[in-house]
Amino acid sequence: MKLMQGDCLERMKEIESGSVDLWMTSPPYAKQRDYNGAESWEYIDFISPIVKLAMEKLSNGGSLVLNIKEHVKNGSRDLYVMKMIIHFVEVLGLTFVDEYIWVKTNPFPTGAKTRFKDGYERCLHFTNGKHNFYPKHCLTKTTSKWAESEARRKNKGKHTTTNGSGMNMSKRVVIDMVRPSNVITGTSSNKNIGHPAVYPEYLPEFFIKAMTKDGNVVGDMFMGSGTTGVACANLNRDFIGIEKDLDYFNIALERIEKAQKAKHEEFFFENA
Amino acid sequence: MKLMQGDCLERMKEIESGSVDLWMTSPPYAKQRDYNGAESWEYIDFISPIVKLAMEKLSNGGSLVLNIKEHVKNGSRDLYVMKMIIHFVEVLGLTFVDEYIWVKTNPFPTGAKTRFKDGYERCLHFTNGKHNFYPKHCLTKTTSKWAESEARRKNKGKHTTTNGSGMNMSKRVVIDMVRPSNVITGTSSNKNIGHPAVYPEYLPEFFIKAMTKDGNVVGDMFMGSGTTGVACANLNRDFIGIEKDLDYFNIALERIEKAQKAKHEEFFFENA
DNA sequence: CTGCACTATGAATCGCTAA
DNA sequence: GTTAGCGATTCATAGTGCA
Repeated sequence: MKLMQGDCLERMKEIESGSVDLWMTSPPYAKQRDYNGAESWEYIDFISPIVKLAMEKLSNGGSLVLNIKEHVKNGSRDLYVMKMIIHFVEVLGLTFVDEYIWVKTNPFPTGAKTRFKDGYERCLHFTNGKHNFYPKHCLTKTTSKWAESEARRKNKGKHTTTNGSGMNMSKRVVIDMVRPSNVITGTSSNKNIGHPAVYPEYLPEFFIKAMTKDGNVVGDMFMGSGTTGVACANLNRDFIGIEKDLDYFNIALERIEKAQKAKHEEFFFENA
Repeated sequence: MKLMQGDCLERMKEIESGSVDLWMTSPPYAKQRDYNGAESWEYIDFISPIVKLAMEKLSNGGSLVLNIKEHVKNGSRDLYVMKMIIHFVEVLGLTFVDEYIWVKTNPFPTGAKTRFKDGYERCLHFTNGKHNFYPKHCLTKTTSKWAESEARRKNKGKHTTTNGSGMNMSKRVVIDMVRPSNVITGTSSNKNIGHPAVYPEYLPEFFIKAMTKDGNVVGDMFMGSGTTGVACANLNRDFIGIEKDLDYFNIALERIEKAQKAKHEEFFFENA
């Protein structure tokens, strides 16, 4: 664990090239409320050098995941996030692996007369060309009754199902733990921990599990209140966090230390 | 109801300007399957004149909703959908109201070694500047116990909740039906009705309810097997459908007539 | 220890009015 | 014109306290 206070563009230079296995961060969105954000028309100029440098620090097979969502301006969703993605691919030469959707079960209510509540945010996954991927770290229990009933049929030697496209499914391995999709669902954080833009722990946890293994190094150059670091402590990953604001830095330090201590206590308890 | 067989760019010319209240369609995706598919780099050239003409046929307050999802090419999500959105806004001058996410509860499993299942598609909402919007057509039952306890508090004159941004919630009408978000969840269609790209009926129904009222005109210039028309029959909206392929056209004709007949029978039954 | 009451709050959006 | 400020509208969830 290494926490650095200061401007991320400066402090990232101190990180050894090829040493970070995953950058997992939620950069400041363009001009939201009154905290630290570039205007949307200058956002690419703000974020590009940071992402460029981050990609240089990535290990072979490393990934960058950005949690972001554009706001509404004059009745229209802003286009700066899409422009940023195109810029990363066509100018910086990154590979845009996928866009994951974080669906919030408790979006902020709105009385807007022209639109519904905004119920999701984007998680954008970039690499330098290829990436380590561990889907088995992320298996979830199936919600379908198919696997369940099929398992029963198989026990009776009646495993002969074909699917709707006429494919023979008889050789398919029946499991109740299946690979998740690129949609992650859960509650939005509503805890006040001194930072206006926290994401819930399960969000970085999902990507850390999918893209790294035990002992790997995860970085967050916009650490904020340190949620990515807390997730790393829980998952036994090493963490490098950078935060400019001293108040947020101290909050992050405290939260991550607490999570590490809890993890150690759990370790000693389990091995007592 | 008006079904036209032929090229949409030609047949759309016959439609009276300002007469369509909602275009709801799922255009052929770039380089998907092998029907009518433009390469992604020429997709904007293919779709732009169609969208431009469609916007001219729109009534004052009308909307255009496109259901689309980009594919993976060389390990990277294609950028043509984002480029298309930017083109529509910055070249055609459309208003990009919002991107709705259709989350599939049963995404097609994948054996891809570098990614998870693709569990969602986009629904892109464009207008000529402003649009009719009827959120009350779309209210859903609340999943929380909040409304219940809040109603009790209100009876005691203690309805004093404020929200996190310091806004006064005390005048809020407490109801158990609430506004949905821009995330629509449901199963992917698995009915094989002779067309490779069907969307489930609840998808057009959601947008038809949100953006039109009884008796309004809904159009679909890529009618396919006619799901939009079926939704219109169910919801008492007038429908204009265009389809090039004669086989699909006939399937659509049959499905829509059947839906209309069922609706009429329901009508006569209810009024017997 | 469970249940209910009550409080706090999260990256919100729109329209009007005043400067 | 243009922007800045303020009011109106709108849920779901977690935490605390008390019976």
